[in-house]
Formats: sequence, structure tokens, C-alpha cells
Amino acid sequence: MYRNSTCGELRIGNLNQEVTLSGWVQKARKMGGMIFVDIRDRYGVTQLVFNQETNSELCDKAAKLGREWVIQIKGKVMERSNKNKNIPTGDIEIIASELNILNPADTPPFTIEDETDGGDDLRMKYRYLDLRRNNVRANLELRHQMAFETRSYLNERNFLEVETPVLIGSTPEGARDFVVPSRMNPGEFYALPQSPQLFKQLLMVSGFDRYFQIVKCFRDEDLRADRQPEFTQIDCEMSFIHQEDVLQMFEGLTKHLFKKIKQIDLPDFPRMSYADAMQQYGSDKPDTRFDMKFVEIKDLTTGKDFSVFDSAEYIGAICAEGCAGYTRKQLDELTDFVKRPQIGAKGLVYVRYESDGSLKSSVDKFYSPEDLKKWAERCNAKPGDLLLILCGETEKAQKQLCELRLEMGSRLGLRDKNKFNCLWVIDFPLLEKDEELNRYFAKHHPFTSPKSEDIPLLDTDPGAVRANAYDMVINGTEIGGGSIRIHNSELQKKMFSVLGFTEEKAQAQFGFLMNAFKFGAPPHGGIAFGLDRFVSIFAGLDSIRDCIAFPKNNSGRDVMIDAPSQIEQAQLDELNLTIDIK
RNA sequence: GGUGUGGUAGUUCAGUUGGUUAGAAUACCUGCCUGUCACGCAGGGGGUCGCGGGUUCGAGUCCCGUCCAUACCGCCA
Repeated sequence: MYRNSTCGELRIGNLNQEVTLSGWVQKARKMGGMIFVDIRDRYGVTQLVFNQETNSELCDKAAKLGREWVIQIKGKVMERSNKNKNIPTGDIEIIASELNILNPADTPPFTIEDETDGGDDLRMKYRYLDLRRNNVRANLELRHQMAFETRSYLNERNFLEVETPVLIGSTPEGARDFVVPSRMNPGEFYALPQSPQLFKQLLMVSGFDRYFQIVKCFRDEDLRADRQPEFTQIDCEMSFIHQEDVLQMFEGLTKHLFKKIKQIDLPDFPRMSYADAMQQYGSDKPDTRFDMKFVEIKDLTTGKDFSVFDSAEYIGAICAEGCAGYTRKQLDELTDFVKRPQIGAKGLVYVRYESDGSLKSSVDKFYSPEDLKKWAERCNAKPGDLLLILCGETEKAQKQLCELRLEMGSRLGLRDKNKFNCLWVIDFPLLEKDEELNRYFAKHHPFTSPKSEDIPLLDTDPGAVRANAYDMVINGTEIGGGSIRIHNSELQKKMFSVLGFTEEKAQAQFGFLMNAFKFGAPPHGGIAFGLDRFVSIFAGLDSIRDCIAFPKNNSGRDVMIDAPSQIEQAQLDELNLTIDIK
């Protein structure tokens, strides 16, 4: 028996018990005649005491212990004379009577503490050591809890978890696929799924009715703090439902998770149309923890010989409460912020609504105080507020203003990680035009159903067609998204034709789905949540890497096992592959 | 593919206008220490300044190239 108790559970109520503990040496404090050793496992830390006077042999042995050695001890639970209020086991300690060194350890390359001295790179290389740290382990525990509660919620509502294949065929739509060469079929490749989309729809045709799967998905695109090449989705699909049923079901799931895990009762989620989101926040995933909505002032600015504004398609303002006192330096910082190439604004116009009621702006040359007053009124600005104004081509300017709004939100401390604002963004456009290729692409995917009242527009104005598609957004992060699918093969054919697929191409790529739909497809729809992002939001993490046990770095490498890597010539030969790096 | 930032001791970082032997903290090692829990005290070892080239009497510092990491844009639900 290695242990009969964990390192986190002993309390004052266990006094005088003989216990056996196993774990890692967190720290040994050697006082000369006395040694205190903190022993750690997943559950916590317990202090061991070795005393030269009472057991000098054991004490000498303990003196050799180093950080992260694996040990087993036997001893008696005693009350401490000096208690430590900072740890749950701080009232007791173990007077050791036996010490077994199960495995000595090299000194780890960074400290195994909450505030480690190790940088990201090093921690990833030794991720198994990093995972010993409390906060990283806590993130994985949270992830487990969320997956567990998700299964519990969906199971209670008749959802079945069904596994779908990982080796599937490549489709050129959407993201780049990871591909896997097939040995038995020379020259042919599998692809790893970007999502189980087609399979879950086929399961609906099969009559499974309510499906879910917590499943790895793969996309061969560049990484970000919130994007990994392999990531986990909570993938769901339902039959005989309308959009409203899906929203209710999964708003319910989200509320369930917040309630069970964070003890937070969320109010009903507001619904916002895509059009409103773009107009008011310049984003399809607005951070609604704070207001600062966009206000259009184009009509108030024309005809004053300010050519920048006069020639702009869009002029939008946000009102930063209480920021009229911003110094020249702060305003220059904001100007530099919006002029960064990633944002790309040409400049920033500001209006200070001074607390004495006067108005000062960077465009005083062109506009009178009365003009500025009208702007301020439309923005509902009070004395003491600051208006920030960007202009340009509508879509670009809104995007830039969105970045500025988020930056101001951060500066003003309005993006509190412990505050959660959830909403549905609905009525997404069905199609997105690629101006360069002059063709339409599905914004969600090609199986998304158009709103029935918009179907006539497919022929006349495809860009204006709205879809039965929806995203769940929490604190400016897209947590999940889905749609009601097309279950009618005629409409599906129509979609493919709008997307520029020839009949043959559509048949070659999605023929099996269109065929399946001929055999009695029920009306269906679904949603997929990004589990990694969901956990990150719950834990207040900046990067999804922190809730993934073994993540990839920015270049898609696993620096711990050093993958990807080259393979043997014999393997290449077997696969009929030759490598020709350009 | 692009832009920004960074790369100096095991680790996290500092390093002035280009100038003597490259520093601090922490970790590690040794000694002392019987109530520590960020233990304390004294001492010690530890450096290809990412790599390559250039300018210079002299480069951690300036220039060019390159590699790596990271945040973002493009890309991507």
C-alpha cells in the first residue's frame, strides 16, 4: 500500500492517526536539528516533520531529499504548534516514523509553484512538470467538470453520444484540411475532420434525433492564442426542431454549466441580429460587458469643408465616459493604436466635452462649438466625456472602431473577467462575397438553410439572403455557432448552384449527403461549442493553451515530443510519397 | 505570407553614448541553524550574450542576414 490518505485531506479531526502518504517533495526546509518537508500530490500539500532528537537516522535521510523527489512516508498526525492559515492542512503535520524514497529526481528546470519562474517555451517543453502546478491542474479539472456536466445535461435530455470517423475525405470548402496518406490506396489521402458536420446530419437521417459528441476537430490554419490546429468541440444536432428549439436547448446548457460550476444564475440571453451587431459594435461577436455603442454622425458633419469627413462613406463615434481629461499623450497613444498596421486607420478625431460644458476637438478648424454640441448630443455625451471618431469605408471603419472600443473598454476596466455577458447573434447572412473571385461563399457552411422568406432573393440578390444561423457569444468571444440545415435536396441543389458548384462537382463531393436526403431527411439543425474557449472563459484565461494538457506552439509544433518530424524513407516508400521541399 | 516585440547564468531579467574582469534576483551546491512554511545567515560554482557575417583600435550594445519564440493582420467558425 503506497498510501491510505492523500496530501490534501488531513485535518485536525485526524489527530493521532497513523497515516501513509505518497507524493512529491514540494520543498524541504532544513533547520539543522529539524527538517520540514512539504509533500504534494494532486489533492494538496501536507507538512512532514523530521526531528534530529527523536529520530536522527530518519532526519539524516530526510536531509538528502531534493525538490520533486517521489517519496512515501508513514507517521502520525499531530497538531502544529505554529499553524499555517494559508493551506487547508495547515493545522496539522505528520511526525514521520518511516521514509521511503520511491524515486529521486533531477532538479526541475523551473519552479513548480503557482508563480513559476519558467517562461512559456520552457514550460511547454516540460509540460508534464508544468501540469504539476496548481493553476494548470485546476484548469484541467475545470475542463473535466464542464465536459462531465455537458454530458449529464445532454444525457438527461435524450441526446446520444455517437462517435464519428476521424479518417474522412477532404473537401475544399472552409479551412485547410490536415491530410493523411493512405498506404492501401496509393496516391490517395484521408483528411481529418474540421468538424463532424456531414456525419451528424447523416445521423439525423438515420433517425438518431438528438446527437452529441465531445470530439477533436482539426484545421490546418495559422494559430492564435485562441486557435489550435486540433481543438475540441461539443458537437450537437437535433431533429424535428426549429431555430428557437435549438437556442432554448443550448442556452439551457450554458446556464446549466454556469450554475453547476460557477454558481451563477444567468438571465435569459438577449438576441441581436447580425446587422445590429455590426452597426452598433462593428463585430459579429460584440463584447457586451460594456456599452459604448457606435453612433453614426455622418449627416451632422457634411458641408464644413473638412474633406476627410466629407469624402468618408461612414463616420462613427464612441463616447468614452469620463475621459475628457485625457492628456495629449493619451490621445496620441490612442491615435497610434488605431494607426497600427493591424488596425489601419488613417487617424483619430476626438472631441473633449469639458466638465464646464465647453467643447474642444482636433477639428476645431472646421467645426463650431455648436456643431460639436450636436455630435455630443447624439452620442448622449455628458460634460466630462470624450468622443472618439473614426471614418472611412463603412466595413473597415466599423472594424477599426470596434478595436478602439475594445481598447477603451480595457483601459477603463470595463472588461471584468468575473463578469459574464452572454447573447445570441442571429440572422447571419447566408453568403459572403469574395470580391476578388467575384463569387459567393457560404458564410457558415453550404448546408445552412436560408430564411424561407429570403429564398426568392437567392436569384436576385444573394448577398441579402439571411440564414437560419446563430452564434452564442460570451464576453466578445464566439463560444458556439450553428444553424438549421437544409433537408430538402432541391434547395440543397439550388444552394450549390448559387455557390458556383457544377452539378457534377456537387455530386462528387457531397453526393452521399444529397442522396441520403432523398431517403427521408427530417428537418434538423444543431450547434457546436468550442470547449477550449468555453473553459478559457470560465477560468479567465488569455489563451486556450492553458486549458489543454498538451498544446501546440505558435508554429503548430509540439515542443515536448518534437512533432511534427521527418519520417523514415521506408515509410515514405510504403506510402508512395516523395518529398520535394521547394 | 506580413507587422510589432523579444532572445544575456538552470530560470526570470538588468546591462548607460560602443570602452577595463557582463550584473541582480531566484534556483543549485557547501557550512551553520529545533517551529519553519517566500525560513534565516555565511560562502561557492555557474555565461559560445540565439546563430552567421560586417563596421570599428574595441561590439552584449551599431548594421545586414538568418533561426527561434510570441501577439496580431492575412487565413480560420
